[in-house]
Amino acid sequence: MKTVGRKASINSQEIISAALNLVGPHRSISSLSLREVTREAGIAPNSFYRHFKDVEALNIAIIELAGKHLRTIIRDARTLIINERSVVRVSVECFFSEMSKPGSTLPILLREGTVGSGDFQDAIKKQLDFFAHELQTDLEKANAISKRYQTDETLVVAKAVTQLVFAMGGIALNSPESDLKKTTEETVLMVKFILKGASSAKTE
Amino acid sequence: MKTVGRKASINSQEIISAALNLVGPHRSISSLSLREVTREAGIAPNSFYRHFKDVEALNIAIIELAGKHLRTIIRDARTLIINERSVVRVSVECFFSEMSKPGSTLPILLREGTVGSGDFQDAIKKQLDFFAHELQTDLEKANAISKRYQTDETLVVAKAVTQLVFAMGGIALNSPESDLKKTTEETVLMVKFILKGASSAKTE
DNA sequence: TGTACATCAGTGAACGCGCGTTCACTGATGTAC
DNA sequence: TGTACATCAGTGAACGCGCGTTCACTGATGTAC
Repeated sequence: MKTVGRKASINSQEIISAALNLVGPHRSISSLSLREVTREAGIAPNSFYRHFKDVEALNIAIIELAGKHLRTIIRDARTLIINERSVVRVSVECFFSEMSKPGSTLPILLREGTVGSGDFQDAIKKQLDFFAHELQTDLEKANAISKRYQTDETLVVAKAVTQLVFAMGGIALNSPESDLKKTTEETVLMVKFILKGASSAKTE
Repeated sequence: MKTVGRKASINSQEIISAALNLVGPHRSISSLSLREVTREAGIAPNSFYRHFKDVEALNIAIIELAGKHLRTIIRDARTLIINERSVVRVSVECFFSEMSKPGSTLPILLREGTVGSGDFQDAIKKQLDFFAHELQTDLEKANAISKRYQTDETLVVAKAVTQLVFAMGGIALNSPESDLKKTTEETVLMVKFILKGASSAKTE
């Protein structure tokens, strides 16, 4: 695997970092221009094409990075959970606190779902579906221990929780940080309602 | 109220209509350019300024129009409800079918929440809050008849339902129309879970 | 009724700007001999 | 080791484009007398 030719002075990872520097509360990735990104990265505009096919490709790479981030959070949350009483509380708090850390890529997933087109939207949808699927797995494990939910309903429950947590996360991002705690509590309550409602519905 | 000077050949309402013609599944209002809108409206770009201060002002006017639309839907749904068994089903179905009609302004509220900045986001938030507040009122009326929810929880319940319905609505908009029925059913179920969960939690 | 006038919606032309993309280049690097 | 060469990341300059905004204008309309 020897390289030939001039050594790369910048790689696509660094371009991604530059793009991430630019997104913020009121700036979505899909609104970044190629020239802005290259300016931030310290390269000439046309150098961009050495690393990505076009801006769309960069956006999708970023979404997938955020997806990876999401996966590690879920994994961490799960290891935390095994020793805890309230699964919901721990998970939601973990999600919200991780999301609020400066430099977190999670906000991107929460904010960009409705913009952009085609491949980009698909990439986001994929990440949400992954989250919901993981949740469904957890619910079914719980179900195996003590039957709580109708088997054909676990996916709907998982989807509901996913949508709600992401929506509330989006709200928290647009609110002053002082509301974070309150929004977290509300979300915990909401998720508990859903789980409670789904499990009590079964016994009817 | 006599007018003086040249008669207007176009009014701001027609400019709004032109803008609405341009938004679609993959086009958000906030991404419309002034020149696109005036082209669609059949006027010169600079004529725009006779009617709106700037593009932001147009966007906000559109959001408020969509808000009005939302209000009439809620009113209609309520009159339907009084004779119906399943409040949740009727409301959700009403919302989803209204949203799917061609030319509906509701999709705008579902799609634009996370983009744009400042005044624009505030305008959207206002509409969502209105929806949640209406819902809370309904819940409290129900509570007055038969005590189901903790009084301090009705707002959280209303918010949860609002976020969920809007999120699922957004999903339905990005899905093929053949999934509409399925998504509607899922949403009905989700909302029932929340209400059930909230009311059973009270009895604990 | 006729005429001079004020109002003001709409316009044509122009501005400077940032954009995405292309082209032929340069020059650092590793390879072959 | 030295030299000629192929590779290829990064570049400077230029392109044509659509954008928001401005300016001085035009000409239809209603008003005053």
